[in-house]
Parts: sequence; structure tokens; C-alpha cells
Amino acid sequence: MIQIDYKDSRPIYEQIVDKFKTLILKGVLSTDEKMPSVRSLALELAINPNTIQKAYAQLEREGFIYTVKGRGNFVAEKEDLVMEKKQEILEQFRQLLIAATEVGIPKEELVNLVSNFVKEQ
Amino acid sequence: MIQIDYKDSRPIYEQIVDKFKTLILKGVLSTDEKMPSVRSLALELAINPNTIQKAYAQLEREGFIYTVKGRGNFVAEKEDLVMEKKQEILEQFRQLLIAATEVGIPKEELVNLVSNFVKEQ
DNA sequence: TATGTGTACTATTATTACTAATACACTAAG
DNA sequence: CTTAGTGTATTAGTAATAATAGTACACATA
Repeated sequence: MIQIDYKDSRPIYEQIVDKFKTLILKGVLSTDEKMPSVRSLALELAINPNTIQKAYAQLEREGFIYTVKGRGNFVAEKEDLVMEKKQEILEQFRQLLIAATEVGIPKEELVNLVSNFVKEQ
Repeated sequence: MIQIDYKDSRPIYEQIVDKFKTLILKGVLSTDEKMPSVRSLALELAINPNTIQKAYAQLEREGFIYTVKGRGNFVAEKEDLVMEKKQEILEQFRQLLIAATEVGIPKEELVNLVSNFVKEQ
């Protein structure tokens, strides 16, 4: 299911993270499906379990999977993922609005920018 | 004018960059004023000229100073700095708007967010 | 042409990131 | 309550990167 490319300069754990993100977003892995265990995947890829652990920890931080101690890792709901992403973007939006007024970009300009963008779409 | 804090864990060049940013933004150093030469400041701080060079290169990249080969480094115009910052923010704003629609945040929500923000200020 | 300036290249050192080895802790099933 | 399967924490070794320094080059101007 997962393969490491040693010609790829990116760290192993990062490759694993990206592969699983794709599998989850494409729906190849479905909600609540069990992920391969840390040990079994480590064995399969002939690498250390801690490297898998690092990848899974990141996937969990980013909301792609959830962990149940002693039971395993499972695919999270796509809906939750999208919600989380939305929250992130809205927060960035707020931060940027604050930064914009701090440098003295007039409010009208911001309003115009958004409404123009909306019209274009 | 500039002092290195060896208890500070940040790299030397970064400390120098930040000190000069503050001095420039506060107006202690005024437009077109000559910066200390790479060598003289290196001598004063008892560090390698290349470390100063690295700091100056970054200040130039960020628009705080401009360089004339063989003559020295000089303080840039504050106005230019603000303009540049504005451009950056507007670009981020555009990127964020695109990202927002990609995750399916409705346009109305974006418009509301901005107009509410404008009212609050 | 001499002196002061920035710059490029290389080497060394320090710091951080990555991976691995090992031991611990939780869960469920027999 | 023991065993097999699971995630987790701690530590150590190695690899990669960032920071700094040494040195030599190139440009500007008096």
C-alpha cells in the first residue's frame, strides 16, 4: 500500500504522511478504517517503528487520523478535516485583516478586494 | 550602537538584523544614512565580516537598506518599506481568498467577515 | 594606485532533524 | 490474569543543515 522512495530526498516519515493524506482524501481509505499498526508497517517497510510513529503523530495533529491507545490508529471523518481547514483559514483571515489595518491599508480597499474577488468567481 | 547578547540563543546575524530593523523603524537611523561598513562593524563586535554581510543581505532582501557596491549600505525610505509590506499583505489576502473558496467557504461568509471587521474598528 | 567598500568561495563548527534501539503502558481476548 | 497486539516515551547515534570564520576577489573614489 505504501512505498518508500529512497531516491526521494524528503525524509521517510514525510513521504509516509503524504501518501496517507492522498489515500485518505481520495477515499481509498474510508472513515474509521483501521490504519496498519505501527509495528506491522515498520516491518513491511523495513524501517524503525518510531519513524511510522512520527508519521502517524503528524497525521493525527493534522486531523487525518485518530488514535486509540492499545487499539490502533483509525481514519478520521473527512467532514471534520474540512471543518478544521475552514477554521484555520478563517483564523488566518482575521490575522491578516489585523495586519492590514496595522500597515494602514484602508478598510475600503479590503472590502473592494473581497467583493471584486467574489464577482470574478 | 549595536550589541551582541551571547546569552541570547538566537544567531548573531539575526540579532543584528532585528536591532537595525528597530533602529530604522524608530527613525534613529534616517533615510539614506550610511550604515556602518561590514568591516568596521565586524571589528567593533569582534566577529567575522561575513556575519555582518549575512545580516545586511537579509536587511536588503526585506527592503530595509540598499547596497551600493564599493560605497556601502544605506538606510532605505520608510515609505518604500510600508509599500512593500502592503503589497505582501494584499498578495497573501488574495491567496487566502483562493484557498477559502477551494475548501468551500461561501463567498457571503467572507464578505460578512470583512464588513463586520470594518464595523468593529 | 591606495584605501575603503561589498561579495564570493570554501572550510569549520555548532545546531537541528532524522532514524533507530529499547523499554514501558494500555487494550482486548482467551 | 496472562498473552499478544497495540501506541508511547526515552535515549542514543547519525545525517543534514545552519551559522560562523578564513581568505581572496572586485568595485568605487579620491
